[in-house]
Amino acid sequence: MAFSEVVRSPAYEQVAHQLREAILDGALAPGDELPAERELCAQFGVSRTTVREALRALQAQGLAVAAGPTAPLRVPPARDLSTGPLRDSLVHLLRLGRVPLADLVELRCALEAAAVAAAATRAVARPRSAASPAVPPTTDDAADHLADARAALAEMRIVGDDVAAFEAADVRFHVALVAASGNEALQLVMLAVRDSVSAHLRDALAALPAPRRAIARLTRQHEAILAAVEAGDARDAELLLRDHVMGFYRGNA
Amino acid sequence: MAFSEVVRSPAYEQVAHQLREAILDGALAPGDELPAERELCAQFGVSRTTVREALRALQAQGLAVAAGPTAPLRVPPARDLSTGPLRDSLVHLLRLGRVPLADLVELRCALEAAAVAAAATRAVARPRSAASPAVPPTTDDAADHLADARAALAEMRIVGDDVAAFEAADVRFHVALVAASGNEALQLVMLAVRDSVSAHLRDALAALPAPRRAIARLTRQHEAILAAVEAGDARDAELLLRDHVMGFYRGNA
DNA sequence: CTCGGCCTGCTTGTCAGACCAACAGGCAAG
DNA sequence: CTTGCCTGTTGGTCTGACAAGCAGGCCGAG
Repeated sequence: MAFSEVVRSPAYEQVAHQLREAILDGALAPGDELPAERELCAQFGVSRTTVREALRALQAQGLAVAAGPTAPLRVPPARDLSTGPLRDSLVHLLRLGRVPLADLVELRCALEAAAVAAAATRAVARPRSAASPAVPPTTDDAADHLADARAALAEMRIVGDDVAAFEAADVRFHVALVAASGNEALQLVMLAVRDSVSAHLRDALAALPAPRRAIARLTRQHEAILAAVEAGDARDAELLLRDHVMGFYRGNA
Repeated sequence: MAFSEVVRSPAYEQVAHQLREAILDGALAPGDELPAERELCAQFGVSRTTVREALRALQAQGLAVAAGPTAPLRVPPARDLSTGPLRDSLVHLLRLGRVPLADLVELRCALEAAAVAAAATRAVARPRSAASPAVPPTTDDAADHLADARAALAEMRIVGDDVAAFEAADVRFHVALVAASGNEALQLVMLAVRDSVSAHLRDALAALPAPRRAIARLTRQHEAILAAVEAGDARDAELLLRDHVMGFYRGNA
């Protein structure tokens, strides 16, 4: 016969587990405040030390954030999880040499390519949010995001050789593009991946020998991508985006 | 003039930060034991409470693991970082974001399509791990993973109408396929996404009216995909995989 | 000589109680 | 109405303590 290993989990872990499940199941919605520490002590029947250790674990995972010095912890919106802990995990893997930068770039490429393809399909399916009146007017309409992308593009044309300003506009452009896909999951994962490689991107941009020319070239590529998306040409948009991302990575790294 | 906001970080955060940096910089190598709690108290000049909260945070991020009930924490090997916290982060993100199933499926599709395309390219680039003798014989060679996929495929052919067995083989097949891409990042994200949809997949499989026929059809699709990958036909492999995943999703949901 | 048992000193896990600083809200004086 | 204070509550930190588990050495019985 086979014996199963005895498992002993510390109290703080059980407390953390219960709180985590409550948050993930929606019993504690984003924006909600967690009960005060002393309150949790009473509910779980443990000391404050234990509760605090559990809270630190939740905090490290990004499932609870400190609202202020004396305010109770709050449940963050899902978006903060991608720019917070998920990005951190990727950065840790990068720094420890577990995953090479090239793999992350390839991942980003795949994600964003899928996003622009979806955005293109969506853009042509209902050009001006008119097709389905049954759906309430969602705030994140594809048209809005494409307008955002256009605005970012306009910014790029006037930044001259200010690489910092260009990079800010570049971020806005890519984020808007992915948002236009309407796929929340894609967007969240993409944000994290992009964030984790952004440090390298920044260095590459700063080291450009001829910023003005490079910026002009990148801006033209952006224009082409956006045009393809707006025209509903998924295949073209995907290819252009792949060229754009991989070209930049190869040319500078 | 502009004043910058005063930033106050708690002691436990500073302790966690220093330890984190030490680990990421390699000052504490994987496998090493962290100093005992009381030792850290002395070095940082804080109380054990503070040190313990910092350690819980590190633990939650996967940068330290408990070796035993009374043993000091250890720095985990890098591979545990990938399978643990990154996956948790992704699962949390997707659960908390209330991402619709369709979005997840689309995401999985994009990831896996990129993976098989890369695997196909790689398979034809060095068919039998001969091209680059400079590289030490990596244990996770593409050929090994493709062999794994073939083994899983063989299993599928003999499961009959045992959907549970088929699903196990299906998981092995897809995991092996993505592993063959050689892109660790892709693999990690893909595993987490698959985890998030696996419950739905299981239900869909269990509810099949004619399991035997469906299993046969799915197995044939798998065969076609693997054949395309082995032939180095990236484009074909990608299209076949998209059909496979989306077809199953649409047909059952 | 070997082996089981015991004792000691370490570690983590947990607790209770206390203090401080910072914030929020009510309240009174101007 | 504004200003300033006072107080209750919260998180952040410390202290000291105890239990439980593990590793190592020591010792006596066989």
